[in-house]
Amino acid sequence: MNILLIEDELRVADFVRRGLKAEGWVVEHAGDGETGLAIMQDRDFDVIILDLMLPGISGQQVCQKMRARANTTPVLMLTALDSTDERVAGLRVGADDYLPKPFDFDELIARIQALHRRMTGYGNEDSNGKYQHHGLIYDSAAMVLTVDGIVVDLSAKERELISILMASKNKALSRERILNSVWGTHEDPMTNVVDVYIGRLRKKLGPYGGLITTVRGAGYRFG
Amino acid sequence: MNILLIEDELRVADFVRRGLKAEGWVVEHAGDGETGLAIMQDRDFDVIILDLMLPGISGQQVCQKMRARANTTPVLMLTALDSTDERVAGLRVGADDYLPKPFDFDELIARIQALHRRMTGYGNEDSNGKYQHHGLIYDSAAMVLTVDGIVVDLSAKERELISILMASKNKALSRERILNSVWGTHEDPMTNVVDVYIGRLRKKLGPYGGLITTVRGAGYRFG
DNA sequence: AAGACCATGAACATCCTATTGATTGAAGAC
DNA sequence: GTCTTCAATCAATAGGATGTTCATGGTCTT
Repeated sequence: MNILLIEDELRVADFVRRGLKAEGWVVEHAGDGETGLAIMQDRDFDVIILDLMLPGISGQQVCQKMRARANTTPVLMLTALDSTDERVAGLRVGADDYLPKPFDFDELIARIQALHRRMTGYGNEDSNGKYQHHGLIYDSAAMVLTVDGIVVDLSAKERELISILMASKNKALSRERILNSVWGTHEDPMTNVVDVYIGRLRKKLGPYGGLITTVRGAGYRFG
Repeated sequence: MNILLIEDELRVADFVRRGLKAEGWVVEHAGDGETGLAIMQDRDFDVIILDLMLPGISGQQVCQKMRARANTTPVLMLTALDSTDERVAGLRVGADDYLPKPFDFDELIARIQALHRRMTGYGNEDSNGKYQHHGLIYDSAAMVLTVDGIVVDLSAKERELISILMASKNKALSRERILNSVWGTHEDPMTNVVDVYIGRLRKKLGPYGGLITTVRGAGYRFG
Protein backbone atom coordinates (compact mmCIF):
# COMPACT_ATOMS: atom_id res chain seq x y z
CA MET A 1 0.00 0.00 0.00
CA ASN A 2 1.34 3.38 -1.02
CA ILE A 3 0.30 6.35 1.05
CA LEU A 4 0.84 10.05 0.64
CA LEU A 5 0.81 11.98 3.88
CA ILE A 6 0.31 15.72 3.66
CA GLU A 7 0.92 17.15 7.09
CA ASP A 8 2.93 20.13 8.27
CA GLU A 9 3.43 19.24 11.92
CA LEU A 10 6.59 17.23 11.92
CA ARG A 11 5.83 15.39 15.13
CA VAL A 12 2.52 14.14 13.87
CA ALA A 13 3.94 13.34 10.48
CA ASP A 14 6.76 11.36 11.96
CA PHE A 15 4.48 9.46 14.27
CA VAL A 16 2.12 8.51 11.49
CA ARG A 17 4.89 7.66 9.11
CA ARG A 18 6.55 5.35 11.59
CA GLY A 19 3.35 3.54 12.38
CA LEU A 20 2.30 3.06 8.81
CA LYS A 21 5.73 1.81 7.89
CA ALA A 22 5.40 -0.76 10.62
CA GLU A 23 2.36 -1.99 8.73
CA GLY A 24 4.61 -2.58 5.80
CA TRP A 25 3.28 0.33 3.84
CA VAL A 26 5.25 2.84 1.87
CA VAL A 27 4.74 6.38 3.03
CA GLU A 28 5.59 9.54 1.18
CA HIS A 29 5.47 12.76 3.15
CA ALA A 30 4.79 16.27 1.98
CA GLY A 31 5.04 19.21 4.36
CA ASP A 32 2.56 21.40 2.54
CA GLY A 33 -0.19 21.32 -0.02
CA GLU A 34 1.82 22.50 -3.01
CA THR A 35 4.41 19.81 -2.50
CA GLY A 36 1.68 17.25 -2.05
CA LEU A 37 -0.01 18.18 -5.29
CA ALA A 38 3.30 18.02 -7.10
CA ILE A 39 4.09 14.54 -5.81
CA MET A 40 0.65 13.29 -6.76
CA GLN A 41 1.37 13.98 -10.37
CA ASP A 42 4.43 11.81 -10.35
CA ARG A 43 3.10 8.83 -8.50
CA ASP A 44 -0.10 6.97 -7.91
CA PHE A 45 -1.11 6.38 -4.33
CA ASP A 46 -3.63 4.10 -2.76
CA VAL A 47 -4.68 6.57 -0.13
CA ILE A 48 -3.90 10.19 0.64
CA ILE A 49 -3.93 11.37 4.24
CA LEU A 50 -4.53 15.08 4.22
CA ASP A 51 -4.28 17.48 7.11
CA LEU A 52 -6.83 20.23 6.95
CA MET A 53 -4.70 22.93 8.49
CA LEU A 54 -1.70 23.52 6.29
CA PRO A 55 0.62 26.42 5.62
CA GLY A 56 -0.04 27.96 2.22
CA ILE A 57 -3.03 26.43 0.54
CA SER A 58 -5.46 24.62 2.82
CA GLY A 59 -6.27 20.94 2.85
CA GLN A 60 -9.63 21.68 1.33
CA GLN A 61 -8.04 23.49 -1.56
CA VAL A 62 -5.64 20.63 -2.10
CA CYS A 63 -8.54 18.26 -2.27
CA GLN A 64 -10.45 20.48 -4.61
CA LYS A 65 -7.51 20.88 -6.95
CA MET A 66 -6.72 17.21 -7.15
CA ARG A 67 -10.33 16.37 -7.86
CA ALA A 68 -10.35 19.06 -10.54
CA ARG A 69 -7.48 17.15 -12.11
CA ALA A 70 -9.64 14.06 -12.16
CA ASN A 71 -7.53 12.39 -9.50
CA THR A 72 -9.81 9.94 -7.73
CA THR A 73 -7.41 8.63 -5.11
CA PRO A 74 -9.27 8.21 -1.81
CA VAL A 75 -8.61 11.02 0.64
CA LEU A 76 -8.71 10.73 4.41
CA MET A 77 -8.89 14.14 6.05
CA LEU A 78 -7.38 14.90 9.41
CA THR A 79 -8.55 17.81 11.43
CA ALA A 80 -7.94 19.13 14.89
CA LEU A 81 -11.54 20.09 15.40
CA ASP A 82 -14.43 17.75 15.73
CA SER A 83 -16.84 20.09 14.05
CA THR A 84 -19.58 18.88 11.80
CA ASP A 85 -19.16 21.94 9.63
CA GLU A 86 -15.62 21.08 8.80
CA ARG A 87 -16.54 17.54 8.12
CA VAL A 88 -19.25 18.52 5.75
CA ALA A 89 -17.02 21.03 4.04
CA GLY A 90 -14.34 18.40 3.67
CA LEU A 91 -16.68 15.88 2.17
CA ARG A 92 -18.05 18.52 -0.14
CA VAL A 93 -14.69 19.26 -1.72
CA GLY A 94 -14.16 15.59 -2.34
CA ALA A 95 -12.71 13.95 0.76
CA ASP A 96 -13.81 10.37 1.26
CA ASP A 97 -13.49 10.08 4.99
CA TYR A 98 -12.62 12.14 7.97
CA LEU A 99 -10.75 11.56 11.22
CA PRO A 100 -10.60 14.03 14.11
CA LYS A 101 -7.27 14.57 15.86
CA PRO A 102 -6.14 13.24 18.18
CA PHE A 103 -6.89 9.80 16.86
CA ASP A 104 -6.21 6.25 17.88
CA PHE A 105 -3.63 4.67 15.70
CA ASP A 106 -5.54 1.49 15.13
CA GLU A 107 -8.46 3.49 13.99
CA LEU A 108 -6.32 5.32 11.49
CA ILE A 109 -5.13 2.04 10.07
CA ALA A 110 -8.60 0.57 9.96
CA ARG A 111 -9.94 3.62 8.17
CA ILE A 112 -7.19 3.61 5.64
CA GLN A 113 -7.91 0.00 4.87
CA ALA A 114 -11.63 0.63 4.73
CA LEU A 115 -11.15 3.53 2.34
CA HIS A 116 -8.83 1.60 0.16
CA ARG A 117 -11.20 -1.31 0.02
CA ARG A 118 -14.21 0.85 -0.63
CA MET A 119 -12.50 2.55 -3.52
CA THR A 120 -11.04 -0.53 -5.09
CA GLY A 121 -14.41 -2.18 -4.86
CA TYR A 122 -14.88 -4.76 -2.21
CA GLY A 123 -16.10 -8.18 -2.97
CA ASN A 124 -12.82 -9.16 -4.51
CA GLU A 125 -10.91 -9.44 -1.31
CA ASP A 126 -8.12 -11.17 -3.09
CA SER A 127 -7.16 -8.21 -5.18
CA ASN A 128 -6.27 -6.26 -2.11
CA GLY A 129 -2.80 -4.85 -2.16
CA LYS A 130 -1.83 -7.08 -5.01
CA TYR A 131 0.03 -5.73 -7.97
CA GLN A 132 0.14 -7.91 -10.99
CA HIS A 133 1.90 -7.72 -14.31
CA HIS A 134 1.62 -10.94 -16.25
CA GLY A 135 3.38 -13.65 -14.28
CA LEU A 136 4.72 -11.19 -11.79
CA ILE A 137 2.68 -10.70 -8.64
CA TYR A 138 3.51 -8.71 -5.58
CA ASP A 139 1.15 -9.22 -2.66
CA SER A 140 1.79 -6.37 -0.30
CA ALA A 141 -0.41 -7.83 2.45
CA ALA A 142 1.54 -11.05 2.56
CA MET A 143 4.70 -9.24 1.51
CA VAL A 144 5.37 -11.93 -1.00
CA LEU A 145 6.68 -11.65 -4.52
CA THR A 146 5.76 -14.40 -6.94
CA VAL A 147 7.53 -14.86 -10.25
CA ASP A 148 5.65 -17.27 -12.48
CA GLY A 149 4.22 -18.91 -9.41
CA ILE A 150 7.51 -19.22 -7.58
CA VAL A 151 7.94 -17.29 -4.37
CA VAL A 152 11.01 -15.08 -4.32
CA ASP A 153 12.47 -13.72 -1.12
CA LEU A 154 12.85 -9.99 -0.92
CA SER A 155 14.48 -7.83 1.69
CA ALA A 156 12.63 -4.94 3.30
CA LYS A 157 14.09 -2.33 0.99
CA GLU A 158 13.51 -4.48 -2.05
CA ARG A 159 9.88 -4.88 -1.07
CA GLU A 160 9.36 -1.17 -0.71
CA LEU A 161 11.10 -0.55 -3.96
CA ILE A 162 9.04 -2.96 -6.01
CA SER A 163 5.96 -1.65 -4.29
CA ILE A 164 6.42 1.91 -5.47
CA LEU A 165 7.61 0.78 -8.86
CA MET A 166 4.57 -1.33 -9.50
CA ALA A 167 2.28 1.31 -8.06
CA SER A 168 3.73 3.80 -10.50
CA LYS A 169 3.44 1.57 -13.50
CA ASN A 170 4.50 3.28 -16.71
CA LYS A 171 5.74 6.32 -14.90
CA ALA A 172 9.35 7.30 -14.67
CA LEU A 173 10.59 7.76 -11.14
CA SER A 174 13.64 9.84 -10.37
CA ARG A 175 16.29 8.50 -8.07
CA GLU A 176 15.58 11.35 -5.70
CA ARG A 177 11.96 10.37 -5.41
CA ILE A 178 12.80 6.74 -4.85
CA LEU A 179 15.42 7.66 -2.30
CA ASN A 180 13.00 9.86 -0.48
CA SER A 181 10.28 7.28 -0.55
CA VAL A 182 12.17 4.14 0.31
CA TRP A 183 15.11 5.50 2.24
CA GLY A 184 13.34 8.49 3.67
CA THR A 185 16.28 10.75 3.06
CA HIS A 186 16.22 14.10 1.40
CA GLU A 187 19.92 14.76 1.06
CA ASP A 188 22.94 12.72 0.09
CA PRO A 189 22.52 12.65 -3.67
CA MET A 190 26.00 11.12 -4.02
CA THR A 191 24.90 7.63 -3.18
CA ASN A 192 24.09 4.96 -5.70
CA VAL A 193 22.04 2.70 -3.46
CA VAL A 194 19.09 3.02 -5.75
CA ASP A 195 21.10 1.71 -8.68
CA VAL A 196 22.36 -1.19 -6.62
CA TYR A 197 18.89 -2.13 -5.47
CA ILE A 198 17.42 -1.81 -8.91
CA GLY A 199 20.08 -4.22 -10.03
CA ARG A 200 19.26 -6.68 -7.28
CA LEU A 201 15.58 -6.47 -8.03
CA ARG A 202 16.08 -7.04 -11.73
CA LYS A 203 18.00 -10.15 -10.93
CA LYS A 204 15.32 -11.44 -8.59
CA LEU A 205 12.58 -10.72 -11.09
CA GLY A 206 14.23 -13.18 -13.44
CA PRO A 207 12.52 -13.12 -16.83
CA TYR A 208 10.66 -9.99 -15.82
CA GLY A 209 13.80 -8.07 -14.91
CA GLY A 210 13.55 -6.21 -18.19
CA LEU A 211 10.32 -4.62 -17.03
CA ILE A 212 12.37 -2.17 -15.04
CA THR A 213 13.60 0.20 -17.67
CA THR A 214 16.35 2.71 -17.19
CA VAL A 215 15.34 6.19 -18.21
CA ARG A 216 18.68 7.67 -18.91
CA GLY A 217 19.30 10.90 -17.07
CA ALA A 218 16.00 10.65 -15.28
CA GLY A 219 15.56 7.46 -13.31
CA TYR A 220 13.67 4.21 -13.74
CA ARG A 221 10.33 3.07 -14.98
CA PHE A 222 8.36 -0.12 -14.44
CA GLY A 223 6.04 -1.65 -16.96
CA MET B 1 -12.36 -18.41 19.88
CA ASN B 2 -11.84 -15.10 18.12
CA ILE B 3 -14.27 -12.37 18.96
CA LEU B 4 -14.73 -8.95 17.48
CA LEU B 5 -16.23 -6.40 19.82
CA ILE B 6 -17.70 -3.28 18.28
CA GLU B 7 -18.52 -0.89 21.08
CA ASP B 8 -17.85 2.79 21.52
CA GLU B 9 -18.15 3.13 25.28
CA LEU B 10 -14.68 2.44 26.54
CA ARG B 11 -15.75 1.33 30.00
CA VAL B 12 -18.09 -1.29 28.65
CA ALA B 13 -15.61 -2.36 26.03
CA ASP B 14 -12.87 -2.77 28.55
CA PHE B 15 -15.08 -4.70 30.89
CA VAL B 16 -16.22 -7.11 28.21
CA ARG B 17 -12.76 -7.46 26.80
CA ARG B 18 -11.30 -8.38 30.15
CA GLY B 19 -13.98 -10.90 30.87
CA LEU B 20 -13.78 -12.64 27.54
CA LYS B 21 -10.02 -12.77 27.74
CA ALA B 22 -10.41 -14.49 31.05
CA GLU B 23 -12.34 -17.14 29.16
CA GLY B 24 -9.26 -17.68 27.08
CA TRP B 25 -10.69 -16.00 24.05
CA VAL B 26 -9.01 -13.52 21.78
CA VAL B 27 -10.81 -10.23 21.61
CA GLU B 28 -10.35 -7.54 19.05
CA HIS B 29 -11.98 -4.21 19.74
CA ALA B 30 -13.29 -1.59 17.36
CA GLY B 31 -14.57 1.78 18.57
CA ASP B 32 -16.99 2.34 15.75
CA GLY B 33 -18.73 0.64 12.88
CA GLU B 34 -16.39 1.64 10.11
CA THR B 35 -13.42 0.34 12.01
CA GLY B 36 -15.26 -2.85 12.78
CA LEU B 37 -16.15 -3.47 9.17
CA ALA B 38 -12.57 -2.87 8.18
CA ILE B 39 -11.20 -5.32 10.71
CA MET B 40 -13.67 -7.99 9.65
CA GLN B 41 -12.17 -8.09 6.23
CA ASP B 42 -8.73 -8.77 7.53
CA ARG B 43 -9.57 -11.52 9.93
CA ASP B 44 -12.17 -14.16 10.43
CA PHE B 45 -13.99 -14.16 13.72
CA ASP B 46 -16.14 -16.72 15.42
CA VAL B 47 -18.56 -14.24 16.89
CA ILE B 48 -19.11 -10.53 16.56
CA ILE B 49 -20.50 -8.57 19.47
CA LEU B 50 -22.10 -5.46 18.12
CA ASP B 51 -23.35 -2.48 20.02
CA LEU B 52 -26.44 -0.94 18.49
CA MET B 53 -25.70 2.64 19.40
CA LEU B 54 -22.49 3.69 17.70
CA PRO B 55 -20.98 6.95 16.53
CA GLY B 56 -21.07 7.22 12.75
CA ILE B 57 -22.91 4.34 11.18
CA SER B 58 -25.25 2.43 13.46
CA GLY B 59 -24.95 -1.16 14.57
CA GLN B 60 -27.81 -2.08 12.31
CA GLN B 61 -26.05 -0.62 9.33
CA VAL B 62 -22.90 -2.47 10.23
CA CYS B 63 -24.81 -5.70 10.33
CA GLN B 64 -26.53 -4.98 7.08
CA LYS B 65 -23.29 -4.16 5.34
CA MET B 66 -21.46 -7.22 6.52
CA ARG B 67 -24.32 -9.45 5.45
CA ALA B 68 -24.33 -7.72 2.09
CA ARG B 69 -20.72 -8.81 1.80
CA ALA B 70 -21.79 -12.38 2.40
CA ASN B 71 -20.15 -12.45 5.80
CA THR B 72 -22.03 -15.04 7.83
CA THR B 73 -20.23 -14.68 11.12
CA PRO B 74 -22.76 -14.87 13.97
CA VAL B 75 -23.64 -11.49 15.40
CA LEU B 76 -24.73 -10.81 18.96
CA MET B 77 -26.33 -7.40 19.29
CA LEU B 78 -26.10 -5.31 22.41
CA THR B 79 -28.54 -2.55 23.06
CA ALA B 80 -29.31 -0.24 25.91
CA LEU B 81 -33.02 -0.53 25.41
CA ASP B 82 -35.12 -3.57 25.93
CA SER B 83 -37.51 -2.70 23.21
CA THR B 84 -39.12 -5.33 21.06
CA ASP B 85 -38.98 -3.02 18.10
CA GLU B 86 -35.23 -2.78 18.23
CA ARG B 87 -34.92 -6.46 18.67
CA VAL B 88 -37.02 -7.13 15.63
CA ALA B 89 -35.14 -4.54 13.61
CA GLY B 90 -31.86 -6.08 14.65
CA LEU B 91 -32.86 -9.57 13.70
CA ARG B 92 -34.22 -8.29 10.43
CA VAL B 93 -30.88 -6.85 9.35
CA GLY B 94 -29.19 -10.14 10.10
CA ALA B 95 -28.26 -10.30 13.75
CA ASP B 96 -28.40 -13.77 15.26
CA ASP B 97 -29.09 -12.94 18.86
CA TYR B 98 -29.73 -10.03 21.06
CA LEU B 99 -28.77 -8.98 24.60
CA PRO B 100 -30.14 -5.96 26.45
CA LYS B 101 -27.76 -3.80 28.47
CA PRO B 102 -27.01 -3.94 31.29
CA PHE B 103 -26.36 -7.64 31.09
CA ASP B 104 -25.04 -10.30 33.33
CA PHE B 105 -21.59 -11.38 32.30
CA ASP B 106 -22.33 -15.06 32.57
CA GLU B 107 -25.26 -14.59 30.30
CA LEU B 108 -23.09 -12.90 27.75
CA ILE B 109 -20.71 -15.83 27.77
CA ALA B 110 -23.51 -18.34 27.61
CA ARG B 111 -25.03 -16.60 24.63
CA ILE B 112 -21.75 -16.37 22.82
CA GLN B 113 -21.23 -20.07 23.29
CA ALA B 114 -24.77 -20.82 22.26
CA LEU B 115 -24.40 -18.74 19.14
CA HIS B 116 -21.16 -20.35 18.30
CA ARG B 117 -22.57 -23.79 18.85
CA ARG B 118 -25.65 -23.07 16.85
CA MET B 119 -23.65 -21.77 13.95
CA THR B 120 -21.20 -24.60 13.95
CA GLY B 121 -24.04 -27.06 14.36
CA TYR B 122 -25.23 -26.77 10.86
CA GLY B 123 -23.19 -25.82 7.87
CA ASN B 124 -19.45 -25.64 7.58
CA GLU B 125 -18.33 -27.29 10.75
CA ASP B 126 -14.68 -27.02 9.98
CA SER B 127 -14.43 -23.35 9.37
CA ASN B 128 -15.76 -22.29 12.71
CA GLY B 129 -13.24 -21.89 15.46
CA LYS B 130 -11.09 -24.54 13.92
CA TYR B 131 -8.12 -23.60 11.90
CA GLN B 132 -6.52 -26.27 9.86
CA HIS B 133 -3.44 -26.34 7.72
CA HIS B 134 -2.51 -29.83 6.65
CA GLY B 135 -1.79 -31.87 9.76
CA LEU B 136 -1.94 -28.84 11.97
CA ILE B 137 -5.24 -28.15 13.67
CA TYR B 138 -6.01 -25.52 16.23
CA ASP B 139 -9.42 -25.79 17.77
CA SER B 140 -9.99 -22.50 19.49
CA ALA B 141 -13.18 -23.68 21.17
CA ALA B 142 -11.43 -26.58 22.82
CA MET B 143 -8.20 -24.58 23.00
CA VAL B 144 -6.39 -27.59 21.72
CA LEU B 145 -3.60 -27.74 19.24
CA THR B 146 -3.14 -30.97 17.36
CA VAL B 147 0.00 -31.74 15.41
CA ASP B 148 -0.47 -34.77 13.21
CA GLY B 149 -3.10 -36.04 15.59
CA ILE B 150 -1.04 -35.52 18.71
CA VAL B 151 -2.29 -32.98 21.22
CA VAL B 152 0.25 -30.34 22.17
CA ASP B 153 -0.04 -28.23 25.30
CA LEU B 154 0.03 -24.49 24.82
CA SER B 155 0.13 -21.68 27.32
CA ALA B 156 -2.42 -18.86 27.19
CA LYS B 157 -0.20 -16.50 25.23
CA GLU B 158 0.86 -19.22 22.88
CA ARG B 159 -2.77 -19.98 22.16
CA GLU B 160 -3.61 -16.37 21.43
CA LEU B 161 -0.59 -16.08 19.25
CA ILE B 162 -1.33 -19.09 17.11
CA SER B 163 -4.92 -18.02 16.95
CA ILE B 164 -4.25 -14.67 15.33
CA LEU B 165 -1.54 -16.13 13.17
CA MET B 166 -3.82 -18.78 11.75
CA ALA B 167 -6.69 -16.36 11.43
CA SER B 168 -4.46 -14.08 9.39
CA LYS B 169 -3.16 -16.77 7.12
CA ASN B 170 -0.91 -15.50 4.38
CA LYS B 171 -0.74 -12.04 5.79
CA ALA B 172 2.35 -10.53 7.24
CA LEU B 173 1.79 -9.29 10.78
CA SER B 174 4.03 -6.69 12.31
CA ARG B 175 5.34 -7.17 15.83
CA GLU B 176 3.40 -4.08 16.81
CA ARG B 177 0.18 -5.60 15.62
CA ILE B 178 0.84 -8.88 17.37
CA LEU B 179 1.85 -7.10 20.54
CA ASN B 180 -1.30 -5.07 20.43
CA SER B 181 -3.49 -8.03 19.74
CA VAL B 182 -2.04 -10.59 22.11
CA TRP B 183 -0.46 -8.46 24.81
CA GLY B 184 -2.82 -5.53 24.45
CA THR B 185 -0.07 -2.98 24.74
CA HIS B 186 0.62 -0.05 22.51
CA GLU B 187 3.99 1.03 23.80
CA ASP B 188 7.19 -0.69 24.80
CA PRO B 189 8.53 -1.51 21.38
CA MET B 190 11.84 -2.48 22.96
CA THR B 191 10.65 -5.85 24.11
CA ASN B 192 11.26 -9.03 22.23
CA VAL B 193 8.52 -11.13 23.79
CA VAL B 194 7.00 -11.69 20.42
CA ASP B 195 10.22 -13.19 19.11
CA VAL B 196 10.51 -15.43 22.11
CA TYR B 197 6.97 -16.70 21.76
CA ILE B 198 7.29 -17.23 18.07
CA GLY B 199 10.29 -19.34 18.84
CA ARG B 200 8.41 -21.43 21.36
CA LEU B 201 5.49 -21.90 19.04
CA ARG B 202 7.70 -23.02 16.20
CA LYS B 203 9.21 -25.60 18.44
CA LYS B 204 5.84 -26.87 19.57
CA LEU B 205 4.54 -27.01 16.03
CA GLY B 206 7.22 -29.56 15.29
CA PRO B 207 7.35 -30.32 11.57
CA TYR B 208 5.02 -27.43 10.91
CA GLY B 209 7.21 -24.89 12.66
CA GLY B 210 8.40 -23.71 9.29
CA LEU B 211 4.91 -22.48 8.48
CA ILE B 212 5.65 -19.42 10.55
CA THR B 213 7.82 -17.42 8.24
CA THR B 214 9.94 -14.53 9.35
CA VAL B 215 9.42 -11.48 7.20
CA ARG B 216 12.68 -9.79 7.90
CA GLY B 217 12.30 -6.15 8.81
CA ALA B 218 8.54 -6.49 8.99
CA GLY B 219 7.24 -9.27 11.23
CA TYR B 220 5.92 -12.78 10.79
CA ARG B 221 3.58 -14.60 8.48
CA PHE B 222 1.75 -17.88 8.82
CA GLY B 223 0.98 -20.18 5.94
C1' DA C 1 36.24 9.36 -29.15
C1' DA C 2 35.21 11.58 -24.98
C1' DG C 3 32.31 12.36 -21.43
C1' DA C 4 28.49 11.28 -18.83
C1' DC C 5 25.82 7.90 -17.13
C1' DC C 6 24.81 3.30 -15.56
C1' DA C 7 25.58 -1.85 -14.06
C1' DT C 8 27.75 -4.96 -11.23
C1' DG C 9 30.65 -7.50 -7.95
C1' DA C 10 32.85 -7.62 -3.78
C1' DA C 11 33.97 -5.92 0.79
C1' DC C 12 32.60 -4.18 4.88
C1' DA C 13 29.53 -2.33 8.48
C1' DT C 14 25.24 -2.55 10.42
C1' DC C 15 21.00 -4.24 11.80
C1' DC C 16 17.81 -8.05 12.84
C1' DT C 17 16.53 -12.31 14.62
C1' DA C 18 16.90 -16.74 17.22
C1' DT C 19 18.11 -18.68 21.24
C1' DT C 20 19.39 -19.33 25.85
C1' DG C 21 19.37 -18.77 30.66
C1' DA C 22 18.12 -15.92 34.46
C1' DT C 23 14.54 -13.33 36.78
C1' DT C 24 10.05 -12.02 38.01
C1' DG C 25 5.32 -12.83 39.05
C1' DA C 26 1.01 -15.27 39.89
C1' DA C 27 -1.75 -19.27 41.26
C1' DG C 28 -2.43 -23.19 43.74
C1' DA C 29 -1.01 -26.84 47.29
C1' DC C 30 0.07 -27.80 51.66
C1' DG D 1 1.54 -18.00 55.44
C1' DT D 2 4.99 -20.36 52.92
C1' DC D 3 6.44 -23.25 49.24
C1' DT D 4 6.20 -25.00 44.72
C1' DT D 5 5.56 -24.67 40.06
C1' DC D 6 5.07 -22.90 35.74
C1' DA D 7 4.16 -19.14 32.74
C1' DA D 8 5.78 -14.76 31.31
C1' DT D 9 9.29 -11.52 30.75
C1' DC D 10 13.84 -9.70 30.41
C1' DA D 11 18.66 -9.43 28.94
C1' DA D 12 22.66 -10.90 26.48
C1' DT D 13 24.79 -12.95 22.67
C1' DA D 14 26.05 -15.09 18.37
C1' DG D 15 25.18 -15.69 13.76
C1' DG D 16 23.31 -14.49 9.64
C1' DA D 17 20.94 -11.40 6.53
C1' DT D 18 20.77 -6.91 4.87
C1' DG D 19 22.36 -2.22 3.81
C1' DT D 20 25.94 0.65 1.97
C1' DT D 21 29.92 2.04 -0.27
C1' DC D 22 33.42 1.86 -3.61
C1' DA D 23 35.84 0.61 -7.68
C1' DT D 24 35.76 -1.14 -12.14
C1' DG D 25 34.06 -1.85 -16.56
C1' DG D 26 30.26 -1.26 -19.75
C1' DT D 27 26.96 1.53 -22.51
C1' DC D 28 24.83 5.38 -24.42
C1' DT D 29 25.00 10.17 -26.43
C1' DT D 30 26.87 13.91 -28.78
